[in-house]
Amino acid sequence: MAQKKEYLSKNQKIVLDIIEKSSQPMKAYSILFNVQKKGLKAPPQVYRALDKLVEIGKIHKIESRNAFIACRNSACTITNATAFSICESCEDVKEISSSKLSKYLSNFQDKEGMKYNKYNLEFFGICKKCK
Amino acid sequence: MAQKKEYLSKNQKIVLDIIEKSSQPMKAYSILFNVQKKGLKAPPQVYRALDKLVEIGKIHKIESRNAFIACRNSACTITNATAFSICESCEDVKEISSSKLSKYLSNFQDKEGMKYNKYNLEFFGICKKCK
DNA sequence: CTGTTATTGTTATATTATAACAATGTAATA
DNA sequence: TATTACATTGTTATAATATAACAATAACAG
Repeated sequence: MAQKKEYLSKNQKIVLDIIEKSSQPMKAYSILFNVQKKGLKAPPQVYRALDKLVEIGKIHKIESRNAFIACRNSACTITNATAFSICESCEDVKEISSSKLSKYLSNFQDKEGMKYNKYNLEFFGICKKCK
Repeated sequence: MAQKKEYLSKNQKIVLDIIEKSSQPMKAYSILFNVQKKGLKAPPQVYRALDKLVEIGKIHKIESRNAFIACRNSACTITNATAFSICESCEDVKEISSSKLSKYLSNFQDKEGMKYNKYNLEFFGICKKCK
C-alpha cells in the first residue's frame, strides 16, 4: 500500500531538528555544515530531506531568501498557504498566522473567478527593533 | 545632484526589451543567451540590469521560479507590492492587479500592529486551460 | 577641459540545486 | 527463510543561479 507519510526518516529528523533549533531561517548549505557531524555529507541528502519536510508542511521555504524555517503554525500543515514578515534590516523572519488573512486569500478570486488555496506571501519592512 | 533614475541605460533597455517581448517569465541565463548578439556577454551585465529594472518596478522577480516578468500594471511602479498567479502545470504566470487585494494587504496589520507596504504574493493552482 | 560619478566590460568564483546511479534498509509474504 | 518490492540513503559529478572585484569607458556638472 502506498503509505501516507506520517513518520520521518532518519535524515529528515536530523534536518528538521537543526531547523527547529534555529529561530531564524537556515540556508541549505548552512544546514549541511551543521549536520555533517551526524553523517550527512552531501547536498542531495539535505535537499531530499528539505523537499519532503516542505511537502508535509513541517518547514517552509522563504523564497526571497532561499532559506528554510520551521513551521510554528499548526493550521498550515500541508496546506501550503503561508505568510511571513521579513525585516529588511536584520533579516528577522516571522510566520504570520492570521485566520482572517488566510481566509481572505483562500477566498480571493482573480479576474476569471479562479480561487487558489495554495499561496506564499512575503511582507517586507523594517521591524520595531531596527527602527 | 544624485539624480533619480528616469531613463534607462543601454543594457537596461536591451534586457527590458527582451523581457517585454516575452509573455512569460524569463530566466536570467535565458535572457543572457538572447542578448549575446547585442553584446552582453557575461552574467553580471544581465544581473545588473535586472537588479535596476526590479528596483524601478519595470520588471518583477517571480521568486519561486527564479524568473523575471515585465510589469503590466501601471499601479505598481516602484511600490514593490506585487501579486501573481502561477499555474503549476503549464507554468503560466499572470500578474494580478486588484486594487481591493492591494488595499487589503497594504492595510494588513500583524500582531504587533505593524503594516507593510511592500510585499510579494504568489498564488499557485491549475489554470483553466490545464484543468 | 577636468574631475566626478555612473555605466560597462571582464574574469573568476561563490552559492544554490539536481541528475544519475549504486548501495542499503525495511517490511510484507510466498 | 528467501524473495520481492519499494523507500531511503550514500556518492560523485555537474547544472543553474548569482555575486565579488576590479579595470575600462562614457556621461555630465562645474
